Amino acid sequence: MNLNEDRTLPEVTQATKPYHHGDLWQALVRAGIEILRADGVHGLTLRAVARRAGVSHAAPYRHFADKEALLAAIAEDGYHLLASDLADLLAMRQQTATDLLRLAGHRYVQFVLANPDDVRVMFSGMLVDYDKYPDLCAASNAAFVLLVELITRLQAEHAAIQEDPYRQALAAWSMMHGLASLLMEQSFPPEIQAIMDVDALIDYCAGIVMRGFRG
Amino acid sequence: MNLNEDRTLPEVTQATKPYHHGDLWQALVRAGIEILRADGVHGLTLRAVARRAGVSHAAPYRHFADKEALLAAIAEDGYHLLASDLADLLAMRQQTATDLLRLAGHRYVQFVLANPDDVRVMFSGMLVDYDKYPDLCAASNAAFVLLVELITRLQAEHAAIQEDPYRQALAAWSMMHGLASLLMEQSFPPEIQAIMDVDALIDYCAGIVMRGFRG
DNA sequence: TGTACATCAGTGAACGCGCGTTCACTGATGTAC
DNA sequence: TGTACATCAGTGAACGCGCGTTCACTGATGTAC
Repeated sequence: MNLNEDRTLPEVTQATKPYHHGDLWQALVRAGIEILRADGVHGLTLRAVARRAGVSHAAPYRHFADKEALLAAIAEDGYHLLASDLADLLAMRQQTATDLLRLAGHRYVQFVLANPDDVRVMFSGMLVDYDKYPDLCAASNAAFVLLVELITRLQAEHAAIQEDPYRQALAAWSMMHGLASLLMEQSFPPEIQAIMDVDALIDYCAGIVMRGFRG
Repeated sequence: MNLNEDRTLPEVTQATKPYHHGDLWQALVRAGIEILRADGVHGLTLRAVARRAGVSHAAPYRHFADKEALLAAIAEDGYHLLASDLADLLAMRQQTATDLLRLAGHRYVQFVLANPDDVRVMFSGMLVDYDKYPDLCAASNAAFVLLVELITRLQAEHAAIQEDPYRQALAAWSMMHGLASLLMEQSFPPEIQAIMDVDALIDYCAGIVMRGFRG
């Protein structure tokens, strides 16, 4: 599965629509993601999600305790995407870990820039209280574990000094997350952002991190 | 002025309260910041701000076009704080630029952790559309310029290679912003976050950036 | 195989909510003469 | 110095809004006998 894969569902026409949906849970999550990408966080209301899934606005309550629970499911989906993307990278055995880490950075930042509102749902403590959703934490951790594995491989290739790989993972993630966030929210001065080559900047930051790992 | 300075105003009692406020603009911004710190973004409604400033809920419209304009003013205040804090650092001439940059990192992250909702207002594109508030952009840029000056000094001390200081500033900010954001939203795996020494982690990340700057 | 019944998914009307915002107003202030 | 008037800050009642959520319901499904 790829971070930029298109996963829209075929719309259910009025004629084919049965009383029982079959997999409304999934459909609601998908509908939520689609609304997020089309209209952003502000457009993401439970009623809009139900509408898009072709179901009454009370139906989601059969599957989610409240709106936050749906947001949590959407965020969880985002982490699964990140994780499976990282897993794909790790499966590319012919590449050096250095190249893979750089590539992971590019994909991460580009995912954030392409789907800013997914990321807001995932990373904004305003919207979802992680403590209430252990599955969400697990999904997040699963992605992190893969990053740690990548770092471990970097160490095995002697491209990073042998030290706590978790710490290195935190630093690498911080760098790319900060870069992605500041780009996404256009926090950099506009005249700089205007002339900036995003890919070159990602490479530059990845380079700094990797030089830092070499001790 | 310090990043952690207490700036609460003395409350205006009913007896002393005149019909005209004097400086309601400022009072509303202060009230907004106080609410932000006490109740978070969710508690920050125009009506609550007016209430706290001791004024009718329609009064703010004499000074702000709408709620977003107040948020923009609050965000702007945040950047002024960051900028004056950086300016203080730059005035400490007896310290090396290396130490100053490390110190700036610590202060930045600690400000974010101490005032998460200030930061959400400043950096969440969900809340304020920067394009509509040139003063806000200017305040943000002013802080960034000071960071660039710090980087330039780092180069002068040969602690960083001579290259585009803006790029280095973007990278340094990204690292610290990412670290601060992920810590603030508790995005790191809980069992790691639990045993983590935040200050040591900030030092570690600052070290990586600075090693990266040395080429 | 057929019937009775429990179970559960989805419906649609209804509610309450506090919010942002508007509006006609009133009170205070300052300035021109 | 005193008066008339324009200006502007703050008031309080009112509105509309779409939202999240609840509830009594109905339709479909599967299982026990």
